[in-house]
Amino acid sequence: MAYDPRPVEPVIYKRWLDAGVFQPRPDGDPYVIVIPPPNVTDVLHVGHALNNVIQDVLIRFERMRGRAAEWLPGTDHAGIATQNVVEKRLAAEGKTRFDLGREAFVARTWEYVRKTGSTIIEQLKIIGCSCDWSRQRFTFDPEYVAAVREVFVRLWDEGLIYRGHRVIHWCPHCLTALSDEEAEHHETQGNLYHIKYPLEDGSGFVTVATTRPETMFGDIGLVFNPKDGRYKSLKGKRVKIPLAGVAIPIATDEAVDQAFGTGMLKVTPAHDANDFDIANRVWPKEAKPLIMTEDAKMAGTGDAGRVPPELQGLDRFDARKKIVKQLERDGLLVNVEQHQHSVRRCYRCDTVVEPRLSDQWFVKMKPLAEPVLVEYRKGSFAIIPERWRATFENWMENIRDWNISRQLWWGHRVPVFTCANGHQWADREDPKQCPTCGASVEQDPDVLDTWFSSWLWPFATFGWPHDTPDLRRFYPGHTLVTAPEILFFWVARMLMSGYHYMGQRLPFRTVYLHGTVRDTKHRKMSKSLGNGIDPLDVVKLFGADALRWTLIAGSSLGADVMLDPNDFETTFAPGRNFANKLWNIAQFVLGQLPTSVPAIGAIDRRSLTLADRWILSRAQAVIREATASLEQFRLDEAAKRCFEFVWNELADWYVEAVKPRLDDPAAKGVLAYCLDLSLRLLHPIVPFITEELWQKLPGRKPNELLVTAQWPAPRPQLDDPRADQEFGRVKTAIEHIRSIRAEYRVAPKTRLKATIVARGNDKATTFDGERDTIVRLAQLESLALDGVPQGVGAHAVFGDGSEVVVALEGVVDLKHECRRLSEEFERIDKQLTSLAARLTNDSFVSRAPQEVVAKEREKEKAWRDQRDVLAGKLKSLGCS
RNA sequence: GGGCGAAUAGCUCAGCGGUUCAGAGCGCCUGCCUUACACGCAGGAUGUCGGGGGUUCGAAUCCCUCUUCGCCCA
Repeated sequence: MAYDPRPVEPVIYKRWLDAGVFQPRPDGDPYVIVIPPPNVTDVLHVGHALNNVIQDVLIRFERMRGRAAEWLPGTDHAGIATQNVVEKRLAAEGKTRFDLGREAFVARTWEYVRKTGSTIIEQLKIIGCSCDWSRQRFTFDPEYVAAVREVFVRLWDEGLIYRGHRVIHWCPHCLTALSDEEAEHHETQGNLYHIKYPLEDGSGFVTVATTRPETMFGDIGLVFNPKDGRYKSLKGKRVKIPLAGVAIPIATDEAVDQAFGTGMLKVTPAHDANDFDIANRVWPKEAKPLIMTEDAKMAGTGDAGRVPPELQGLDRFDARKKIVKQLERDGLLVNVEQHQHSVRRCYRCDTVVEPRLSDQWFVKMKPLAEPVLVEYRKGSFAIIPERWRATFENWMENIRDWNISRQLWWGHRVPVFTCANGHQWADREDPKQCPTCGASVEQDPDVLDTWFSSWLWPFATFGWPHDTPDLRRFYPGHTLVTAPEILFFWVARMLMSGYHYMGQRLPFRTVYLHGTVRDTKHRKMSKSLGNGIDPLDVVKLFGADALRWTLIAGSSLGADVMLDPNDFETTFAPGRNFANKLWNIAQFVLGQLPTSVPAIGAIDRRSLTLADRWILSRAQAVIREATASLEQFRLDEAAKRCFEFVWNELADWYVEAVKPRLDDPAAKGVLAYCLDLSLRLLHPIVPFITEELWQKLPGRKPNELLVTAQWPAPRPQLDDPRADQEFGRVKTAIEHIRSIRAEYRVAPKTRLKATIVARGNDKATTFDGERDTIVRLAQLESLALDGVPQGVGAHAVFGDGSEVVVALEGVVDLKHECRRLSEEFERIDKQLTSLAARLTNDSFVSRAPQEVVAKEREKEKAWRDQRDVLAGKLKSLGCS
């Protein structure tokens, strides 16, 4: 019967919740993960699923290892994203936020957040996340708001916050400034327009190349490189801005790249950050005209004198088209060149960002970044995979000041106050009047960048700035699991704030950057492309465990995960199939177990068969290997190793071998031990099915749960290399016989006689102990282990010369058998030749490590035996 | 323009100096309803490990270079 996860999973999750096992145990070393808080408006997508399942595996692993596991969940108020969502809903009612006014808009947003904010949290529960829900936080909780304000005031007092007048990234749709990180680069096929600027004295033209002709009304001059001989005579002359007629000077500046365009650069200081710098060097006193409105329309007032009336009010891109037409009409457009360049877009709404001169609050980042970089180089924390080192160091070394003000309404309000007499300060409280002069005060209208609150997440969530028990216990944390996209946005900044405010203690020891979920065309899954996978659909079809299995087993450290949104069956079958296998093997084992079975330590070793000793030895290996893989964050390796144990070792061989001995208490004990062990090892990855099955194991106490059960420890006394080896030979014998059966198309029900001739390292006793196993699994009538095989048969030769012969009177085709054996002979002979060549090569024997040479020698002996046996066979069969 | 990474079976990926190491899952082929499992069992086929050069006794594995693709930063 197939496993159906649907009735199982919700019941199990509720049981965990009721037992309160997701809260950290009161004793024990803490192990802390803080969740990357999803946006409060988010619904779970498969990227979240990957991120959170990885965290869940780690936290469940450490919980079972006895640590006080604290996985702190929560959500982020997500300034721009949330404001956009609410504005969109308002737009559906035909309203804008300005119709409501600030206060009502914020109230409306709160209402929305209260209603829908727990959506993603509930979804995390469905996929099995074992977060400590009792400590769930929101970046807009009152305590959190206070922490954000505290940090701002302290930075202000330390002189690390300043008002900057410069060109920033402006989103004309969101109507706010963005940080460098929030304005993402996109390679774009654009045009480079070559435009003639007429010289004021009528003596000709200067050609300037630009990608944004509409900015020319903001030009305050042209510059060329002083080394550029082409334009020497033009220095000091003036040109007129086309279509506007405003005269501007020509000067020189070192920063101009002679090779770009015509080598003559138009300087638009209010709409280009580079131009702003140049202007400050060349014409420091010149005004910097803004020629666009906040929503990126050509300005109609203010500096409008420069924008021709027919262009005023036009959107920047429409204006560009119209300007190009007009230039063409006037003979001022030299040519238009195709031009590949990088255009920045808003990371929340994808609108092309308009560089814009404005006043914003900035944080000086160098003093915060430098010590963290030092710590990184000392190894105080690690970023894995290690290849991110260069990227991280490069960003930290060249860190730029952080624009933290946003012209939004949904966010932490900037706590800067200005009085009527111009006194300005940052305040923890809302002051009624100026503390200096008593005048009335006004608060800065802007809010803070969302990341200015989330960068405090590892300690503000535990009560900072108060010295709380939680803060003392859970800071610093241990592992941060996130996507590389927010390495700079969030991770780097958390490291800085943690170091700065928590007494030079970094917030975590390991940053684990996982991959991105992509579709079969390697495109990132996204709503707009419609190539996403809803994890909840997967859960409905195959269960959370299957989803988790696919995500964990399918992604090696830091690598992207490819999933096919159009073929759930293929994509998630491995997880479903494995769950089913686990379920069925457990059904079988549980069916054999009485209410109590002997503990593994209580079984007399002498009552164990070779198969018993073999599986117990394999069990020790899987414990060690799975544990080591999890410790190294190789979750996929752990998953695959457990899979291999359960399916290929336990189910395929041990269970089959043990079937006739099911009334043997030792066998029951071994089965129970192996099943229990498998469930424990797999629990972090597939928690639901393992808990469900574990509950059915005999000897369970009423309130005992796998989620808090102990992680298995290896029992060295069960290691048995000899059993590994010997049972390996038994398996090989069975495989050889099965192979022969298939090759000669022997009907499955037909029972055959076989003989094994043990040679080399094998002893007949090896096979004798598992004689019944061989007979059953190879469908034999009888198995002889002594003497010489009789009659016509098919042959197979083991690696070191042992031999199995299957009697196939009347079936075996001598020619066929000769071909089989001589192919095998050729293969071995060829390998032996190259091996012999190596061993007679002086430089190999003298330079290669002794162990390697010794191993090769041994191999040579075994292969030689194997070859000789094959040669003898060929001879005796009369093959030519 | 600078940096990082990837290129291995039809697909998704492991392996990252020692040659029964060319692997796994899915897919494919041939048999099987063998009383836990057809979401299964048994047996198979499939790759000059992107091209070229080099280091080494030995290279899918290290170095250089080229090609293609992806990511980050300017």
